[in-house]
Amino acid sequence: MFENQQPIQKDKLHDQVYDRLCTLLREGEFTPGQAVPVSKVAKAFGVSAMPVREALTRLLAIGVLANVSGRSVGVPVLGYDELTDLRNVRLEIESLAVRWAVKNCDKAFLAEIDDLLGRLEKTEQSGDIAAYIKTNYEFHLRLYQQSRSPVLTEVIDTLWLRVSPHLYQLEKEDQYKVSNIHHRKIVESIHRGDADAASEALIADLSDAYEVLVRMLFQTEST
Amino acid sequence: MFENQQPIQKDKLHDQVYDRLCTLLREGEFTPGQAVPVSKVAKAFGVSAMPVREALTRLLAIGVLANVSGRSVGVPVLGYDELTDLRNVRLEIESLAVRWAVKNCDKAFLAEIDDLLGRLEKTEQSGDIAAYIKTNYEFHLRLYQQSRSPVLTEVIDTLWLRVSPHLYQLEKEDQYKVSNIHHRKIVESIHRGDADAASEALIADLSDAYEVLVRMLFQTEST
DNA sequence: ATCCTTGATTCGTGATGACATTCTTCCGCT
DNA sequence: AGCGGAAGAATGTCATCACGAATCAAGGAT
Repeated sequence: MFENQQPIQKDKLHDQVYDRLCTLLREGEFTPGQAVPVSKVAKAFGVSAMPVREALTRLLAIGVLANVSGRSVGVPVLGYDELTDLRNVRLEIESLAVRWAVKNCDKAFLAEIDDLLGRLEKTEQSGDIAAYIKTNYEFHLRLYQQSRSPVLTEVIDTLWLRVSPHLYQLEKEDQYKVSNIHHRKIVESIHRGDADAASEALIADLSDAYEVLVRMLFQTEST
Repeated sequence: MFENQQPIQKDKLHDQVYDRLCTLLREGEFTPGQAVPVSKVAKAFGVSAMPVREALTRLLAIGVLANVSGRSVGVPVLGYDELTDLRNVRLEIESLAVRWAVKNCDKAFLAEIDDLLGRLEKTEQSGDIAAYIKTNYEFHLRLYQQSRSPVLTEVIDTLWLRVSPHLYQLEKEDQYKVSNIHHRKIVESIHRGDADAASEALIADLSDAYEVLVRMLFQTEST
């Protein structure tokens, strides 16, 4: 007993700042291209500049933030090539995770994923976009965690953090309504143990969101 | 002209520290489990604690370093499960990158990869292990860069940084001699445009190294 | 009216210092 | 001799500050 206990990590200040920034990123509170100054965040969170600096450094390290203007960091503005690259990689890696998840499928997982799907459909009807975004993230994350690969899950999580600020702009569209069709297909495929169908449905889910996003971002520029 | 010019990034102090730490990691200068104190690095590099702290934070963020004892950070000691997880993910992601690279194959790439293979075989004969490790990294990196996916290349690069400190322990074995057989097979497959064969050879390359490493690390524990 | 220049402000980088926690060592107890 | 605790050293965390670079704004020149 107690051989494999990790030492308890106290929540350092910079960890809390990091988590809050991640939440804000997932909720689309950051406009791409807009600077995120240390002092503003520090003031808003009621902490000194130091832990904020550390949190921003971490987000910078995993590619979520980038230099946007000489000295300032912020969510980078993604061009068409970068968005497409992100999509291509996500398609491969996330569909891989789903295939692994189907292999590791068990009863507890099925129950949880059913519950999450139910909550997704509930939030869809209520029209609460923020809740839908949050639940959608939980749904996908739970899916990938079932791959039982911490490395893969972590990679995917950072990729999500990179696209979230941009994907959030889909809120004005009705993308989330068609998205649940794919979600249902994913869950059904998992119940049947059909890894190929599940990854197909996931790919359709990601691709649809990508299509809408690209159309929204670049339809005016091409004219 | 000059529309798409990125602002020139001066080499900040923490960037230089980060690069040097990465090099040291790839050269196996860090023993897993051993603490890497800020003050020691700062003194060794002749800088203050601040830039070192920032560099370590970045390495911590991408999972290369981890908490090893309450307060200290260092290269984490990897158990069998973690090594296997890393291998599984690397197998999938790196073979994917190679398949993409074959698709994007061009003359300049072929010339460069031929040159790198030649240098690999030269360093193999000279027995200069440090040079072999370095060239091996360049060979693989160049391979993955041809996937023309910055996201994928970056993911792979951090994965390499995570395993490098452990893989370096293979220096005492003669692993690098059989490794070049796989390298040659990879290059030949690329020349033929055979993506499947190339990824197969890459998988064999990674798997062999993994096998030797696992045997070395865990042969005594299982008795 | 537009562009350039210049001063003021903002902000990031790196340095230093105070404080709390952890690690280490050594001494005393059993 | 082995174990446990306490004092000292070492180290990470966070705050604050000095400095320089970048941004912004206002005023002057064309």
